[in-house]
Amino acid sequence: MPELPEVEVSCRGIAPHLEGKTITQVEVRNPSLRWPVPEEVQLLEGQTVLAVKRRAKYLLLETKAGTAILHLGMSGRLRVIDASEVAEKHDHVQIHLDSGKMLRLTDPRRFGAFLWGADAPLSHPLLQKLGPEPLTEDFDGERLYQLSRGRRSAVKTFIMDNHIVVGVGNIYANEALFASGISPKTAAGKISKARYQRLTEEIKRVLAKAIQQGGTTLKDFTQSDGKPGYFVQELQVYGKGGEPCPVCESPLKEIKLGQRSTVYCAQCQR
DNA sequence: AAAGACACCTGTCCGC
DNA sequence: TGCGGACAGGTGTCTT
Repeated sequence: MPELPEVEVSCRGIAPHLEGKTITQVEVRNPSLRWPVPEEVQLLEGQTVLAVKRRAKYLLLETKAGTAILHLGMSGRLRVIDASEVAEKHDHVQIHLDSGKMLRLTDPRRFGAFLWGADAPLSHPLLQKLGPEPLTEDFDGERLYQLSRGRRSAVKTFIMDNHIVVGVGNIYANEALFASGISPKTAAGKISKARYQRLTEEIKRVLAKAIQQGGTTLKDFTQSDGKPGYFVQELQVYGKGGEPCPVCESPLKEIKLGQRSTVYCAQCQR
């Protein structure tokens, strides 16, 4: 489900329901997520949520006692719902609030995480080595150009590397490369600075547009109010292997790069 | 250091 | 209708 836009949409959706509210109960129905949910998350009980933030694809629920660090993995979803709603099989964690609502984490595949950061959450081992946020000035064409010198891996794999830039997942990597006219197979180290500047612009444009559209709903992603994301209507290539290129109408190719499905136009992307 | 494979887990879809 | 296999939005970890 979630790439950066979907996480950002979730963050914006849940924040108004959480900030300033006090947590009355932390209900861990199944602690077997990607890592076991630590006991410390019980420290949330009685705490007031000071802020809800996002770093890369992690969501941070900040309180005076510490910060809950959430990741949605491949199939995670967050909803703010009435506390009386009956939990089902994949509803693993529920954070009850003094407003009578609760935050529910649903995650069928359990690749998601619910962790704890006692002090500065950004110093958590999982967050420490992350690259810059794509929608800030810290991410620019110069950075991609410099870090890519000497790299032989495919440019698509390169921009999906969290050490280089965070938040570019499989959907938006495919889309940004198509928009930039760059073949996903090209060695990262062989791309010019000018083309990296273009790629940077397209990554920012695609991500910002997707956030504006409420994310991309492929199967089960919904915004925190249950509505789907509408960026799916904007997809140019992702999931469209074999279909005509929206620009030149030659059939889109679908290959594997780094075990991820990769769609591109051999005519438009060089 | 960098590149690539693999692991985690469940649900869904497709072909036979 | 049932069954096996491939595949899915991520990413830490291990092996070359």
